[in-house]
This record gives sequence, C-alpha cells and structure tokens, in this order.
Amino acid sequence: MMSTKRDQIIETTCQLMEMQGYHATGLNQILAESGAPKGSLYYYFPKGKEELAIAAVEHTSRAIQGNINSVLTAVPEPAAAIKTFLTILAEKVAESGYQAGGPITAIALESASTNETLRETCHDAYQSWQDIFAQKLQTGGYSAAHAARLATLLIAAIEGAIILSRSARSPRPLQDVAQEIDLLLKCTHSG
Amino acid sequence: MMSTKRDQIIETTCQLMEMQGYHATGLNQILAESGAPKGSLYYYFPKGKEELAIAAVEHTSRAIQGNINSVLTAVPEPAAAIKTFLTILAEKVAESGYQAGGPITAIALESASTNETLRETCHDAYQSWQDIFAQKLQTGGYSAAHAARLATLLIAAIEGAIILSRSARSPRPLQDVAQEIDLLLKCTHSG
DNA sequence: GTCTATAATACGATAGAC
DNA sequence: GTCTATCGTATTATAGAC
Repeated sequence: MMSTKRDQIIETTCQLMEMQGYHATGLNQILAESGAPKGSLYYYFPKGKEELAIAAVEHTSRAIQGNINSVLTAVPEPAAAIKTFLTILAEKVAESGYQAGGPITAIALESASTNETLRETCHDAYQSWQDIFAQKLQTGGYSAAHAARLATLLIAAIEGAIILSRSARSPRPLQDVAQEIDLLLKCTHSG
Repeated sequence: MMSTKRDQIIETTCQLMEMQGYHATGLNQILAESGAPKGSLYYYFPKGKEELAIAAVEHTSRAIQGNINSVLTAVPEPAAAIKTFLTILAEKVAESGYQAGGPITAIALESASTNETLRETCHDAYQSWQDIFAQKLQTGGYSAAHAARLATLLIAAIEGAIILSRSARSPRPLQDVAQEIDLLLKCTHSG
C-alpha cells in the first residue's frame, strides 16, 4: 500500500522549505509538524535530508506540471492561456500571504553550487515546465526554437516575479509581469 | 579610518551566501575564509549574523547599481543598453562557473517569510535597480507606468534566468531571455 | 514497521583576557 | 580594539527496544 505518512512528511517538507529554504528547515521541525517520529523518517528516507528534499522537489514538480497542463488545455489560444495561468498564480501567491511560490527555487539556489544531485533535480523540474509551455506556444505558430526561448523567458519571469512579490508583499510584480508577457506574446504572434 | 577588515568580512559573506545561501553559511566559515577572528566580527556587527547579512545585501545592492548605471550611461538607446547589460551578465555568470548571481536572491527567499528586516532590505535593493531601468526606459519614449512595468519584468526575468542558468550550468537561459527581452523592447517601442 | 533515546557535531553568541 | 575559549542550543544521523 502507498504510505500516507510518507506523503505527510513530503508535504510538510514542501511547506516548510517553501517558507524557509532547505538549510533553515530542520528535520525535527518537519517531524513535529507532520506528527511523524524520527524513526519513520529514516525508514522512508534512509539517506536522510537530501533524499527527502529530492522527493519534495519531485512532488512539487509534478503538482505544478498538473496545474500548468490543466490551464493550458482549458484555454485554446496560447497567449490567453498563459495570461490566465499568470493571473491565477498571482492570486494564489497573494492569498497565501506571500508564502507560496514553491520550495524548488529556494532549494535550487542553495544547492546550485554545493549539491549536484539536488541541482539536477531542480533543473529537471524547470525543464519539464518549460517543455509544456514550449509545446503550447508551438500550436500558436511559433517555431520550435522561438517557442523554447519564449518558454524559458516565461519560467524565468515567473520565478523572478514570485521572488519580487514575496519581497514586496504585493501582487504587483506578478501582475506587471503578466501584463508585459501578454504584450510580448501579442507583438510577436507567429513571428 | 575605514576598517579594511570590516570590508573583508562583508565581501567574504557576499561570496559565501551567493553560493550557499544565508542559513548554510556559518559564521565560523566566514571567519576562516576572511581571516578575521570571532571577536572582530561581533565588534563590527554587534547584532550578529542578521546585521552582517544586511550589510552584505546593501554592499551588493550598491555594486550592482553601479554596474547597471555604467552600462546604461554608456549606451544611449534603451533597448541596446539593456541588451548589452544582459550579454555582459550572461558572460559573468558563465565565467564564475555558474556561482555568481549575487547573494540577494538567496537571502530574499530564505527571509521573505521569516525575517522582516532582511526582507525589506532585499526589497529595497530590487526597487533601486528597477528605478534605474525604469528611468532609462522613459528616455526611450515609454510612459512612466509602462516603463515601471517593463523594468519589473526585466528584474524578474534577470533574477529568474540566473537561477535557471545556475541550475542548468549553461548560459542558454540567460541568452534566451536576453534575446526575447530585446524582441519585446523593439516590438513595444514607444508603445 | 514504528518509535525513543542518544550520539556526534556544528551552530550563533558571549565572556573575559590582553 | 583584538582575540580565544567556551557556553547553550540547534542540527543530522544512528542505535536499538518493541
């Protein structure tokens, strides 16, 4: 059977690392908030904190893939679909009290120069999201190369705007980015 | 006299937090690499790690303000100036072995939900860079409001692209973002 | 499989000699 | 002002009962 306690530990890890980052989040804190004892943690994740963080990144990556897919399939036109996605994202971040944004960016930054395994796991997550956006943009008439570049800008702008909105405690950066991205997509349509 | 040892401590802090983030960087490591003893650190920064991190963020903020200003004053046309800035940035990040990118983003993420003082210090840094870009864009014919939105996108895209390039260990994300931003600025020129 | 107690180590911060 | 030794408390990880 699929262990529910394992999932609880992973989700708690996601929440805490989202707010505090990788190194600031202690195993004891994860255990306390998830209600699991230390023995369980090392039973499910024998390699300890790194293995747990990898599971958290992969869990978040899949969840966001689902979010992106559901919006992009619901709205046919690429520019409108991306605008919708960004609008929803801005609302989610604001509603969370500017704590949402996912644990991946924090983990990516803290591990980029110090932990190859975590770095690659984060890179894979970004790549998976970019691929989804790039494929959608191609249906709007962009070449494969141009769609890939636009998707990269999109991921970069989203990650950056989340950081700016959290630092400013304001939805404005996310909203401004949404508006300018929309402008870019309309300008370069089938370019 | 202006203490050189104080500056050494600050610069070492910038370098280490740039690679590892705030919580992963220990005071002992900063002391070891800067050659300063623990007593000196608490003499110059009586409030400890937080005060030191604030000094590091402000130091980096001013340095980057200088970088932006020097490029934007050297190149008259806004779109060309921004393209030049992004190209230089991509080279710097690659040359550093994908370790550069500044300590601010890592500190911003780790402190956004847990430390108001650090959060505001990071926000001020982002705001100062945005203001410089926005002012330059206004000279290119954009309205104040549109210039501000574009500058926000610019900062967001740059911060995000640095994270993507570091995670991918490739200059491509930064280069792709530079190209698409250039396209956007040419599309919407005096729009 | 599940849990507790504890080991080994690193942290930030402080006290006090010089 | 400059430095060292140390305190108290976190951390990750492990050992071993049940």
